[in-house]
Amino acid sequence: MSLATSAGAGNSPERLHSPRVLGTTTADRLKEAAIIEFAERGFHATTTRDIAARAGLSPAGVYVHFPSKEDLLYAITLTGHEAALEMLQEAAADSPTPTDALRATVGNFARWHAEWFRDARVVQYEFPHLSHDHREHILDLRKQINAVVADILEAGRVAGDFDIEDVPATTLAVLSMAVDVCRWYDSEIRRSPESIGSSYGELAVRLVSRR
Amino acid sequence: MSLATSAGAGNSPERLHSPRVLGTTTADRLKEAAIIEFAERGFHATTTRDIAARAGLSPAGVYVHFPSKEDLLYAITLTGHEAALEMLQEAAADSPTPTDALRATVGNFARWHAEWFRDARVVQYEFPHLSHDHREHILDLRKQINAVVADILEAGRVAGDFDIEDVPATTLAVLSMAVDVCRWYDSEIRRSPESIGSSYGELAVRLVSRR
DNA sequence: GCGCAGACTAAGCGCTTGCTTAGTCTTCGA
DNA sequence: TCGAAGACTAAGCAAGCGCTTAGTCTGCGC
Repeated sequence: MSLATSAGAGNSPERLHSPRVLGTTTADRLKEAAIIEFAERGFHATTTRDIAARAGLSPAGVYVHFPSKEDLLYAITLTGHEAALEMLQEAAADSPTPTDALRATVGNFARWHAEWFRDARVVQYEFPHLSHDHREHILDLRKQINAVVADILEAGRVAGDFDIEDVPATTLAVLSMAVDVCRWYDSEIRRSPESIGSSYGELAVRLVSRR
Repeated sequence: MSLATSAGAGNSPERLHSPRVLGTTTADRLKEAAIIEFAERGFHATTTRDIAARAGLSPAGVYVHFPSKEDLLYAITLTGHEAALEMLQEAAADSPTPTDALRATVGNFARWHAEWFRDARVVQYEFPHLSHDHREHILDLRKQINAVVADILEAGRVAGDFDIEDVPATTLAVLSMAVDVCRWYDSEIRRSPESIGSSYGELAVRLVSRR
């Protein structure tokens, strides 16, 4: 499993691809505030006043940096999906065999959902609240994310390493396990994101390996 | 895999435990309207006017039958969790071996999430919006649901049929696959709920079987 | 037939929300 | 130092929201 060592500016070197810049600018502080609030309450139950207060601004301050509340959600979900996609592509590229690639991608994906569980909750569960065009763009990125794992499974099937009846369905099942981590994970959980990632990588390999 | 043959009143005999009465009373019509609206938009972005209109009532009509919008959500999530729990308990009780039990419970759970994907979305994703006491009660039911599957995995581990390092974590991973079905399933999907249930039951068994 | 209870409505209330406006303050570059 | 641009504020707007109130209508039981 590869650890991120070339992550973006401001990223803690032990954590996977940050889905946000750990912020010093006001816009970054606003994004972080919104992530916390959206993850806890959901997009619609979070007010711009909540976000502004958490970022230490007046309510109108949000509009200096983002044209609307929906644009703020879009900025968050876009950055998050791009970070996840990049991480998966790197993990896949760093792996010589389909089995290694599967272990690395699913393991990292699960770990990422734990490490950045608030960001991931917004990314996974709040994007349907975007306006139509924004949502379409996010759905494209999601298809790309899905395709990284599907391609690995197909390569393994063709190579005879994996025993899979239905690649798209298995892709979904495997991704589901990893995505769902952000739903149940929180700061009180006594398992480290690395440990979760490691076991999910093994579970994924076990699920598809030829017996 | 057992099909429901003793489901509640008004239930289609081909579908698993209905999480709602298919309604003729106004209260049932309101619950159904709310399920559709909440599943599509989420609790907070759904107005009582939306629900009332879909049920063919005036906005104040909601309050004749439910004391608040939150009570309506509680009624839906309570019935849904109880139906899911009952279905899992029956599937587990009908199975002679841990392997059969696992295949039946996970398979039925996945199928149920597909068949009743709108109800399941409300049940799985909207309950955090409940008031504190209501939410605590729902969390109790969720623990019971979790325990049905965890007990099967533990029985299989002890019997030597399953090779599992961490029963709670594996329970979560297995349930995650099934729960996530309601996120991606919709009426346009060209796989039947039965087929989804069948393959998820097999995937779960494959994930834990001793090799 | 009559009266009562329950289902339901139209109208409205008080509050909240996303956002705008008109200003002030701060920072940067010439 | 000065002026301009950008960051930010206090105040407010229009619309919408969950819910209440005072009535009407309908069905049921005596």
